[in-house]
Amino acid sequence: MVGIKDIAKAAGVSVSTVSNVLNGKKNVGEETRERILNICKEMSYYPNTAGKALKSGKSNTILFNFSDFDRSFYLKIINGISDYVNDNEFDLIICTEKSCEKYMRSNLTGGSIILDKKMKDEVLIKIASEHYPIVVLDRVIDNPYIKSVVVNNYDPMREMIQGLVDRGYRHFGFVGGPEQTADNKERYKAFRDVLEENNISFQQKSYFAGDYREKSGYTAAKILLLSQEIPDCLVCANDNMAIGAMKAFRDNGIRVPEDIAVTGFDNCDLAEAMELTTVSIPNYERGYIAARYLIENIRGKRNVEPFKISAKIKWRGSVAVKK
Amino acid sequence: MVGIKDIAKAAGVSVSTVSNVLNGKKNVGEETRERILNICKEMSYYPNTAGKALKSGKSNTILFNFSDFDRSFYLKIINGISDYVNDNEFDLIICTEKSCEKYMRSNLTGGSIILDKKMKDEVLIKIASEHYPIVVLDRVIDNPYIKSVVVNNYDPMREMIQGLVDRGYRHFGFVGGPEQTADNKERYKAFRDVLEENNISFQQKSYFAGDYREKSGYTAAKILLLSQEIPDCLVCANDNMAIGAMKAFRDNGIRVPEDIAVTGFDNCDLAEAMELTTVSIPNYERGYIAARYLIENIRGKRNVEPFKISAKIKWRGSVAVKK
DNA sequence: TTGTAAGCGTTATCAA
DNA sequence: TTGATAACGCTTACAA
Repeated sequence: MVGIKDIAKAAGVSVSTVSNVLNGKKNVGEETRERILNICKEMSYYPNTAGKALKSGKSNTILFNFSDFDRSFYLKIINGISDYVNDNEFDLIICTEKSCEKYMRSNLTGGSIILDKKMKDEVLIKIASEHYPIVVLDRVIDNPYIKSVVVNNYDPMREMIQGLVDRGYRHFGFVGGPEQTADNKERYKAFRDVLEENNISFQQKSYFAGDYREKSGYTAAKILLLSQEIPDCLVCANDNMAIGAMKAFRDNGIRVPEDIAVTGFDNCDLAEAMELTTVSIPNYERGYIAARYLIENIRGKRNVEPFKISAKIKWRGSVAVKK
Repeated sequence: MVGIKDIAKAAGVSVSTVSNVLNGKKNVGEETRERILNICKEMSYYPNTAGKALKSGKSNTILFNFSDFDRSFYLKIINGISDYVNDNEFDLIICTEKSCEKYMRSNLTGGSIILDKKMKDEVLIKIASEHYPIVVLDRVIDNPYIKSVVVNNYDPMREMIQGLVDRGYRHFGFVGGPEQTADNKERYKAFRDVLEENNISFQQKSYFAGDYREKSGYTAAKILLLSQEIPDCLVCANDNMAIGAMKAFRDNGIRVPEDIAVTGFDNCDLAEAMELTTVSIPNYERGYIAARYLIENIRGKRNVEPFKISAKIKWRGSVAVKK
């Protein structure tokens, strides 16, 4: 591996001069600088990240953490992060929960964007309290080094449920996500609030606990079909489960929306193709904004007010106007 | 940041003893080992990756590189890589082309899996020749440190085209991907070969150059619709473009497959929902296998024979039997 | 079984 | 404008 020493030797100067050139210090003669840069190119020199990180304790790399490979919209979040990071001369590395803490704790990264729920609040708070900037997605943590970027789930969910009521739906089923997650709670609360405001009753037996995966939606729908009377609308806490439910209905000869309407949340790629009514989350923007706040925080512009992103309803064929 | 020194001080031993414990060396007393491990936990010590990499020159981290955020099946490749890597006590980091060379050249990573075509062959060969193990996906590079894992495009494409001919199709259009990529070349060659074998003529005006993105398929189909006579089957070099084409047809009142059949390649999530006939690539397995070869190569079991993965045809509603 | 000390590639301080 | 040198956190001979 060619290092700074090799360059120094080839150029007939000291390592510190090479280092100064590479870091854009102005205390180097023009002629020397040129010569050194040329030699670096010729010998295809790349600064060793490990040595750099070790000595300087700083890093222009940020870390993004996620672990769920089923949700293709995560790629859009990454896309947004990547674009902002590139525009700001930072590097981006991505890792799963398994190695996340390791990379946060070594000084290879200057900050992290955390999506995976498996990274526990307490761990993040501990790391953040050592002045390590963190942005968390989809949850709120109260700490002077942690910024939260969350989607406003409540308002669009309210609006969608009210829209369903306005279209004549009265008997609802609900397929929930992992119960402890903040977004699932918000979505469910909005659902219950609107029903209550409209004096529509909801029984616990119409609630199905899922895990945000397609399979759990499929299962929920199958169970639903076993009951005496099926609701006229099945509200799902995300798209994957809604799609699973739609497949179960299709496999059992139940028509959507004639026999039962279905709604989701996320607006994933499949939602459009399957004509699923859902709430569209601006994922690219989410990633972009998260990266922006993180890099601003790394640069010392402390800002940890939770940021709420708004989402929009997409009315599609999986819901009709009930006669 | 708590380092090995702090642990040593707290335990009343030397740093080397701590290091030996952390690296599982057996030259440490049982009592000492226990005590040190406890202190590490209490003080939530994490070894500094930079220091470690710098000194040892080795790394149990591998790098995966990709840059195209439109293709959601990439997540499945990552999933396969991630699973194999976790099972083998390695770490995985992912980065885009922008910072890829940097992470390959510092000794933070022990090897790389390269997907992005923007990483040039010459660059990879140069890095590999410094004994850095590399696995490339979707291309073949002849170098003793580079393993190629490629999909067999030719055979299933042949089979699919022959299947179309057998179903009565005679007038074909073709939407190609980026012309220099090996997989596009193979797919197109299989297409032409089968037509020739069946004495079916193909004119250059029926070839449309795309870029594997949905939009280019949409555009190709729009252009196609301007011509005098449209073919009875449009073969696309990947699913995204096929889906774009299907949308263009739908938007213009052209029925699939009654007016024109469409085929793709990849079997992405949307393909199933849209009833697109396509070739299914086992992406999870691709990632898993790539990771396996990479880690074996890192461990010294040199093996650089190109590996071909086979793919299967999925006949779906976008193709009918022509009367 | 444990400790001492050198050195990995880099940056930063200070002297020349 | 340049160079010598210490230090970052860790591993590894080798000495005790």
